[in-house]
This record gives sequence, C-alpha cells and structure tokens, in this order.
Amino acid sequence: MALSEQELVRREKLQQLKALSINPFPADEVEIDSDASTIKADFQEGKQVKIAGRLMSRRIQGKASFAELQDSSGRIQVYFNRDEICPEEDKSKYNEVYKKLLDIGDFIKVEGTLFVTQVGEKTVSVKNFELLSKALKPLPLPKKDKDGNEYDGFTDPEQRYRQRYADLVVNPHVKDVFVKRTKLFNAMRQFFNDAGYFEVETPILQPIPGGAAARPFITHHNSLDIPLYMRIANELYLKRLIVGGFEGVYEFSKNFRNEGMDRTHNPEFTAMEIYVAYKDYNWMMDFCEQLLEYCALAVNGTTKATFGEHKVDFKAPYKRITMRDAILEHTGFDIDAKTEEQLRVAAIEMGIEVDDSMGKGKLIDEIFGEKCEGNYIQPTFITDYPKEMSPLCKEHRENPELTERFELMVCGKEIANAYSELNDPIDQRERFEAQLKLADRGDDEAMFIDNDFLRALEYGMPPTSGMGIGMDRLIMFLTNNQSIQEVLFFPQMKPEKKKVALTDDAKSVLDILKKAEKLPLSDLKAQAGLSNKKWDKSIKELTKNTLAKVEKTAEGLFVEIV
RNA sequence: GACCUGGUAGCUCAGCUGGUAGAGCAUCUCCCUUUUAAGGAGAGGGUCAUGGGUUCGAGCCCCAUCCAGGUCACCA
Repeated sequence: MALSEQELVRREKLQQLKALSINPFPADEVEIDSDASTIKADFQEGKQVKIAGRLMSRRIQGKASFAELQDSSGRIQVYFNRDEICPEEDKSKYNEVYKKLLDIGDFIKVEGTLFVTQVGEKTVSVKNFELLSKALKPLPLPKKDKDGNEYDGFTDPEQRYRQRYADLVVNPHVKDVFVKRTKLFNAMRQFFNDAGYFEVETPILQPIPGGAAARPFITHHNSLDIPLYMRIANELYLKRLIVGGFEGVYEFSKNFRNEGMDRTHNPEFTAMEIYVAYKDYNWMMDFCEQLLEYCALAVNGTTKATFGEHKVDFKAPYKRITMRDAILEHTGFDIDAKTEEQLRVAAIEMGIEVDDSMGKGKLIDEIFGEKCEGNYIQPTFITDYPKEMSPLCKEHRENPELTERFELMVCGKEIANAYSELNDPIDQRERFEAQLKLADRGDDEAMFIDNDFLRALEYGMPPTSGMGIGMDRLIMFLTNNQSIQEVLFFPQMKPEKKKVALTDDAKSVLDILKKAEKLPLSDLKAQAGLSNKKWDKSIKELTKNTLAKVEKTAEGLFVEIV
C-alpha cells in the first residue's frame, strides 16, 4: 500500500521520537484531573490542571504557540511558551518535540495553569507535556471562521460512514447525535423501570422467524445441523414470557431483515418492544404518549422537535383517529362493510396500483398508505386496522372485521405499532392459517406458523397490550436526521475493494524482465504483448515501485531490473 | 431492480471546444513570545474510481464495471 507524503512524514517523525527516547505509544496510565468543559465552566485563574486529549489545531508563532486540545467534553485552548516548557538551556523539547515532531491528531497530556489571553480566551498555559499516542494519518480536519462557517468540511457520506471514527473526531455534531441516541435509550429504560417493568433478553438466533412479515437472514448451526434465522422481531418470545408470569417485559431488540436498503432502512436496526399484562390498546396509547413526551424532554430538553420542514411537538395527548375515518376524511370513501371487490374498484379509481394477491386488508393498507399517511405530521394515533393485516392482534371488541391496533404516525412515518394482543390460541391458529393462504396467493411477506408459540398460548396468556417502537426512526425525529445512516454508528456498506499491490500485467512484465535482467525497451514491450495503454501503466507501475528502471544510453532505451 | 448525480492532492473543490493537472486548507523549510479561519516568504505532494475503446493526443468523448448519494419501485 502506497503511503501519502504526509503519512511518510509522520512515520519519519515516529522514528525521530524513538531516537530521542520518547515512546510514541506509552503504556502508562495517564493521570488527569480535569477536562475541557470543566475548565471553561469552573474557570479559576492560576489553577493547576492535568488534562489529556487530541491536538486539533496549532498556531505557531516562533517561540510561542497556541493550540487546541480536544477531549470527550470539548475543546480547550492551550498555550505553549518555549521558556515555560524549557526553563533550562536546552530548548529542544519545545523547538524539536513540540514544533517539529508533534502533529495535529496526536494525543498528549498537558500540565499547566489557567489564564485568560489578551483576547479573552480561557487557556491552559503549558508547564509540561508528554506524548500519549502518535497519529500516523492526518485527520480530515475542517476549518471554522469566526462566524462559525465551516470550510473544507469532512462531508463525503461514503467516507464519513466508512470511517466513522474520523467523522466523530472532526464533526462534533455527529457525536451529539449519538449522545442523544444513548440518552433516548436511557430515558426509555428509566421510564419502563419506574413503571415496574422488566428488561429481558430473548433469542436472536431463532428456528422460526416470527412476529413480523419480512425476509430473514438465514444461517446454519453446525453441531445441531439445523438452519437458524436472525430474528426479524422478538414479539412472540416476549409474549411467551407473559404466559410465563411476567406482567411487564420489554427488550431493546436488534432485528435483522434481508431487504432493500434506503434512507430509512438498514439491514440491522433496533426496535423496542414492551408487553404489559391486564392492559389494552387504549391504555397503551396513554402510556405511549406519556413515554414519548418524557423521552423528548430527556433528549432535547423540550417536547418540540424539528424534522426537515416540519415542526413537531411530542407533548401529550396525541390526536386519535380510526383508519376508517382517516380514509373517509382524505378520500371521501367509507371502507366500512365493503367487499374485497368494492375495495379493489375504489382503489383503482383512486389511481392506486393493485394486483390479485391483495386481500381486503392489503387493499385498505394501500389506500391508507397512498392517500392518508403523509398527512399526519403531528404525532397521531391511527387505530382499528383491518383484521387481515394484523395476524397477532385481538379482534376489535365492537367490530369483528377490525383489530384493536394502533400505529403512531409522525411526519407521515410510522414510529410505533401496538395491539391488544391476541391471546385466543384457536383464533391465533386460524390467523396463521389465513396467512398461509395469503402466501399461496403470492403474498411473500405472510407469516410462518409457530407451533410452539401456539402451545404457549394454549397454556393461557392474560389480556395483554404490546407495543413496538422503531428506535432508529424515533432518534431520527429527535435529532432532525433524514437518513438512518446518520443515527447508526456503522451503517451497512458494501465492503471496500482491496487494491492489489501489483497488477497482473505488471507482474508478467516483471517476470520477463527477471529472466533477462536487462532488455531493450522495445523488446520487452514486444514480449509482453500488451496494448499500448496497458504497457504504459505496467512499466510506470514497476518504475514507481522501484522494481525496474528505464535507462537511456547511446544504444537506446533499456529496462533494467533493480 | 430502474433512472439521475457524483468519484481529480490528506480534506473541500475548480478544470472551458479534447491540447503541459489547478486553488484554498493541510504538509515541509525559513521568520515570528497572547494567537484563534493567526500572519509573512518559499517548496513539495496526483494510479484524474477501475478496465477497455475512439483519437496524433483523453481528467474531459464512447462502452463496460465498481463504489456512493438521491428519486422511484419493492419493503414496515
């Protein structure tokens, strides 16, 4: 792998440091007693501090220099003065080590005293410093002017996602997103724990991928010699725990779906699912709006949030509307008591593409998705979904065509989905069988039958309400990010191709050359039998890697092995 | 999967009708003891994503491929 000029320079500095008996990667524990934000928040002139961090900028002015140190709390200016650091005759620690051998990106420890500069910047006057770790690659460091405008930003999404470590170092707003992400998880845990519910863990490797309609990742267990699936949801396992006697369980579940990727879908993503016994979906709506208000406050300090062009408020309560009323409101069409054929005709009249695999539920879902969904910007509960598209949900207490289900829509996107859970094992088996019929009709997202889950229900499950929340989507809303990649540390990417050290063409030219040691250029070219372009590339590659060299003599051009 | 856009120095980007690869920051050398996008003077740094083709000549035109972003389709 060819190193850039700057990388070579830094490696050379590494050697020079070693020659000065300075270990560029020391093992010792580093004693520190403050950090950047504490210094600024609790500033005391003359106070002595020991801090450590990454060198992020330098302004060298001969015998003095200002620099910035970045730690996990932020940045603080540090002042290097030659005679402070080197009170004796020998000024090499400042002149050589600091000025020549340190680079932006290096980790150092600084001991010094606090003061304020003439322009009013809180600063650490360095009495002593030591190198903690050398950075061999230059950071893609943006510059900011005094108005805060950024120049040379590290903005290329491909590089930012592939090298998130560098992204996090140089783009503070990126780090903020992930701090908020963790705050969200902590707040949610707090809310559930305060309510007395248990956090649990259920299998990620499942013999039957259940609880949702999605294509799974499949793998194989060698010693059991069985296929296993990465979970697409954890719903059926959490319900088994309710059967087992837990009255409130929740899990943050990494789920895996082998489907397309786009701005809102990553193959692995995080859902939170919670199941509470003796509750129904009406209770869950109350609980949900309380939860989200609490979480928004914990993350942003306010219930208000901005998402793209939209302003959203997570303050409870949220509007509630049935799916029937939502469709009626936005299309003028009443889906109540309509046959499949009537629904299909209505959908076609609305300009919606339909096909024969679509049952009633799917048709209604299409109409809603096409004509209504996008209109719900403020958090809104859409309730009472058609039975056919909710195979794990209890039938509506008033209308057997419907289920006791709600989804919470924000900015036209679903972020929560909840049921009064179906606990009738006979009904549940029929629903699974209906799913199989849908699958036969060509619906490739219909569910499998999980007989062990049915057996659990047969032992009896108390009335229960459950809810799932898309955590990635929720944090997108709370941090105003339009792409799921911005809220995942390491979004899925195609692997980078390794660049080959030497191309095959160059190798074959080298092989010919090795036999002869030295050849007239034209002979070598003829023997290689390459196109002009390939020949040119190959010979340049060899000379560049100092494997061969071209010599001009009186007799003409010769290629010689090095 | 279809279409659109992009890939040039460590980073951000120019690059005209096809005619010797450019800038700012970063790096290196020199000057500079309260700067903050520090400043001044000078220098080096390139597989123009990859592979073909057209051409006297390709960063630029054509074909294919790879990677990314976006739109749509599919999908919760």
